[in-house]
Amino acid sequence: MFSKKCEYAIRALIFIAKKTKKEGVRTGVKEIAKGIDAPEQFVAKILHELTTHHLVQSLKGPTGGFYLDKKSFNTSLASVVQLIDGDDLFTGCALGLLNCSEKKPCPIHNEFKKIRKSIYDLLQHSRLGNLQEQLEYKMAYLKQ
Amino acid sequence: MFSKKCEYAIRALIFIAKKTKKEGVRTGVKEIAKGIDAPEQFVAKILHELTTHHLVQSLKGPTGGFYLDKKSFNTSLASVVQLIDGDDLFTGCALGLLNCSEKKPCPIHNEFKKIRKSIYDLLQHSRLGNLQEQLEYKMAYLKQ
DNA sequence: ATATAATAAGATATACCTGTCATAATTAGC
DNA sequence: GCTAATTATGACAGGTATATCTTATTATAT
Repeated sequence: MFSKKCEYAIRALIFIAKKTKKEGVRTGVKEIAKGIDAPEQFVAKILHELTTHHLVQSLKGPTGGFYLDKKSFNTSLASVVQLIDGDDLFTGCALGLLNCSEKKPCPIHNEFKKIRKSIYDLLQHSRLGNLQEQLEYKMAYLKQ
Repeated sequence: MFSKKCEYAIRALIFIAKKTKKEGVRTGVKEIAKGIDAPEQFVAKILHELTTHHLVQSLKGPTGGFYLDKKSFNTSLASVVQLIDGDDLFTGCALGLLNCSEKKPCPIHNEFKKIRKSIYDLLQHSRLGNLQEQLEYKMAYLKQ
């Protein structure tokens, strides 16, 4: 459904959300990569991209690292997916037709419209600040 | 959502379904590729794979080509997706966790369970013989 | 100011997906 | 049997996603 890059991005952000909220500290790439069981350098690249687009905040130097400001806690997964994977998942045709539309629908156009909408709604309502809570109370995990 | 390969497979099968049912003839790779606007050689490869797994029938030589037997008309899109892309779409974790489960769920496990189920149900109920009808009555299209 | 810890960034490697090319095998019709 | 048409098959090429390596840059603590 999502690219690896996007999966790592989401897991990293939720991890950072937990660290920021629960421990009030900034967390580095090494700790994040370990915490979500993902390749360190790749995560670094992704975090950099997220930082550039202000989905996460960073500070260099000793005691530096990544954290979330108040606004970022409210970031929806939809924003993350849209940034990393584009909005093909929300708008693209299931059968890959470029101009699939109401007027010229593919054979499963109408059915998939509903599914795409439910995916979008779910991602739109999932916000980092809320997802983090599940981690805090050990109701969910980011690695095995 | 699906790989290109899978998109082409589905479009090709629906195209063949229409040809077989409406015109009662076998149709060749060239005609299929043109009819669904996809690369010819790639489609040939895919059709061969589908033939091997009996999702479509083929005959070599002049007047040969691809067609569907009675059983194949009942093939569901779920079978096609499962064959080409595997069942990761139906069972895999949205965040890429290998052992995401009821006991150790990822933060969006429960929500995505519903979406995966609705995708599976849709694909399970979509059968080549039915989808073909939409094409016949110009209610749907396979290319632009 | 200096050392240190961390991010920033570009180059490079690897694997898989997508697509092409060339050739073989099979079948129908004459 | 011969020819033409068609699928079957394997080798290969290109691109994109994934991942790593190396070096530069920045900011903090002392």
